[in-house]
Amino acid sequence: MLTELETRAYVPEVKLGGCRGSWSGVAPSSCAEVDLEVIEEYLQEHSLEVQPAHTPSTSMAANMGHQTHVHSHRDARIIENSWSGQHPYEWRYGCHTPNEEYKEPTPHPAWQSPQDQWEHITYYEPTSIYIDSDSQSSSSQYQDYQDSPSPPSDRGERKDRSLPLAPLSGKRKERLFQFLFEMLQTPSMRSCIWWVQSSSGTFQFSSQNKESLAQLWGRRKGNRKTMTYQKMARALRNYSRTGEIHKVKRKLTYRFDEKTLKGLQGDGKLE
DNA sequence: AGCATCGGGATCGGAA
DNA sequence: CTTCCGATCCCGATGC
Repeated sequence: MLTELETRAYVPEVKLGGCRGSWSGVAPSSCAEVDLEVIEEYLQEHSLEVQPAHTPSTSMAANMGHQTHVHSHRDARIIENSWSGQHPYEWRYGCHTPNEEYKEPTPHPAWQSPQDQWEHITYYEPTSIYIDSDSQSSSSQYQDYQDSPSPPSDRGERKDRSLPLAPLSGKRKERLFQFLFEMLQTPSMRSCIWWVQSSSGTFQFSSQNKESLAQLWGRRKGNRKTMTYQKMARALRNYSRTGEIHKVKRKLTYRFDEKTLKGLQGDGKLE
C-alpha cells in the first residue's frame, strides 16, 4: 500500500539536466537541474575553505547558478557551517530552536493520512519514536516524539562516539550523514534528497536522482570507483547500528537520530 | 520482474 | 608500525 504513495505523489521527481521548468508548484527556484559539476565545485570550495561563518546567506544561491529563491536565510547558513572543516564533531546541544525549520518542499497533501504510512515505523525498538500524525501541520511541529524521555537509541555500546567533547586535533573527514545533512540544506539538491519532515529529521532520496547524489558523495570522498546508492545505503544501514540515522519503513526514506540531528543543526548554527 | 532493502563479510584508507 | 573506525565493495537473500 505504501508503494504508490512513495515518491510520485508529493515529491518533485525531476530528471537530471532536465530542467523542465516546473515541478508541482513548489519552489520554482531550484528548477531541479542537478548539475553535479557546479554543485560539487561549490560544495568543494565551501568545504575546503574554512569559512568565517558569516558569509552572506545569498552568496551561495548566487553561486549555484539557478538559485534565486532561498527559502530562509537559514538554509544557506547551515550549508556553510555544517562542514566548516574545522570541528565537524564539535556539536552543540541545547541551542536548537525547534520552529522555523527548513520547510520541506513537499507541497502535497499526500501525507494527510499519516497513520497509514507511519504507524508501523517502529521496527527498530522501543524508542517509541513515532512520526505519525503531524504531516500537514506545516508550521511549528516539533512535538511528536520530541518528548520521548531519553532516546534509547544509543544502543549501549557506543554512546558517546558521536559527541566528542575533547577538542579534535586536526580535521576530521566528513561523514556521510554530515554530507547528507548538508545536501538537505541545499535547495538545489532537492531533486535528489529532501526533507519529508524536517522537524523529525526524516528525509528521502529521489529514486531518479539518488545515484547522482551518491556519485557526488563518492567524488567528495575522492573514491576511485563511483559511489552508488546501493553502497551509500549500505553505509546508511550501518548507521542504524551506530545510531546516527535510522531507516524508516518507507521507500528511500531515512531519519536522523534526534541527537544526530541536533548536533548537526547546532553545528550549523554557531554564531 | 524490477526495484529497494537487508546484512554478512572482506577490504580499504585515514587517523590515532 | 599497529589498531581502530568509518566507509567501500560485493554479494546473496528477502520483501514489496
